[in-house]
Amino acid sequence: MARAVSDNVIETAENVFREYLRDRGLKYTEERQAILRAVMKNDEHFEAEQLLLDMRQSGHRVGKATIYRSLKILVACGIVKEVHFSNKQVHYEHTYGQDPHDHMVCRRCGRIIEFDAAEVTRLRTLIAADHRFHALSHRFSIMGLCEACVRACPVGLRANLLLARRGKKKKG
Amino acid sequence: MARAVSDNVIETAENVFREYLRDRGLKYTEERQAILRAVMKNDEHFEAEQLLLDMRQSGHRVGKATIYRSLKILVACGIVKEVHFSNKQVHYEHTYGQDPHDHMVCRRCGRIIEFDAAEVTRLRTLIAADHRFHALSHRFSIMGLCEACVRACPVGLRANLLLARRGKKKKG
DNA sequence: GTCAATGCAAACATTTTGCAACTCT
DNA sequence: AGAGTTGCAAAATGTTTGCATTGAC
Repeated sequence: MARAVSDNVIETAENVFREYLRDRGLKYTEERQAILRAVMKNDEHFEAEQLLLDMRQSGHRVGKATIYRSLKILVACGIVKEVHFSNKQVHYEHTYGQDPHDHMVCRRCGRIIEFDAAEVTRLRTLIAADHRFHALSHRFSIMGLCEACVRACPVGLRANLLLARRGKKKKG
Repeated sequence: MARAVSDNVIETAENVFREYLRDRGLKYTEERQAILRAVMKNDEHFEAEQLLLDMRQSGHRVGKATIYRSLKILVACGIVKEVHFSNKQVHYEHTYGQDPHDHMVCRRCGRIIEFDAAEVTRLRTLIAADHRFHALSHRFSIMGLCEACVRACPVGLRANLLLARRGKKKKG
């Protein structure tokens, strides 16, 4: 996962962000600064809701809408990246000064493992060229079982991980 | 995109589906059959809502919930695959008897281009092995500009495609 | 002072669920 | 007959938007 970074790096990111905003006539508000800092200190993949709770817990008064609006800007200016693990909410991670990576997701325990994206990026360029496509970015995740879960999970049972669970009924 | 397939293939898919259901004590209802057929005849990526409308237009009386419930089963039994282009709804495509492929998405015109997934699959296995991960599947999409849009889109403007659009205001 | 940003609540869009009626097997 | 299935409407999510107020420059 993205690593929490030194104050030094945070400061640089703040400068990038401030400039990005200034260049567009947008304002460097306290909220935006606080959100950027919270994001940079986060060493995990997070979701908007979680970020909101974390910030409130540490004493910031921010609205949910501001979180969403600010994340969008941070994504646009390249400090934050969206990652798509689940089919539900978008997850985010800060990427400022971090090596490009993609993720493996364990279907059983949900563990996330990062790996270097260099090979994938190389491959994407080749594929794109073959199709006269101009690649700008990619999304890549590998789904499967992490080492621990392979051990814990007898071969015969693994297939079930691929199957939809039937809805469990519950009565009032 | 997935291709509409011959009646022959549809029939085989129906058999697979029927068996899948029988094996689990589930029922092969008219609705499920109709949905399977509609899906197999679809040569595009589609969303749940669209499938619902299409089916109703061609005279089937199905509920939205049934569409969602059935798609889930079809995904589980491997006839249908979820694809994730947008950040909103899930898209689906039938994969029965089709070659594994992934997608390139043009950021400008939304065009979807498919490409063979073999290389990606090979790479994913290597990467997984490096991390003692047991890969079962992957999600891969390349984002960028298709040939036509590269031409239509002067270099200087391309960067803007990466930026968030500011919200346009509209009044009553 | 001006224009953008904020928080809130309401609006939205997509997907899921509870339930009574119904239908495969 | 009985367990699973359906459609509907309501609920649940996750995200966006309208608006009056506040705040940065």
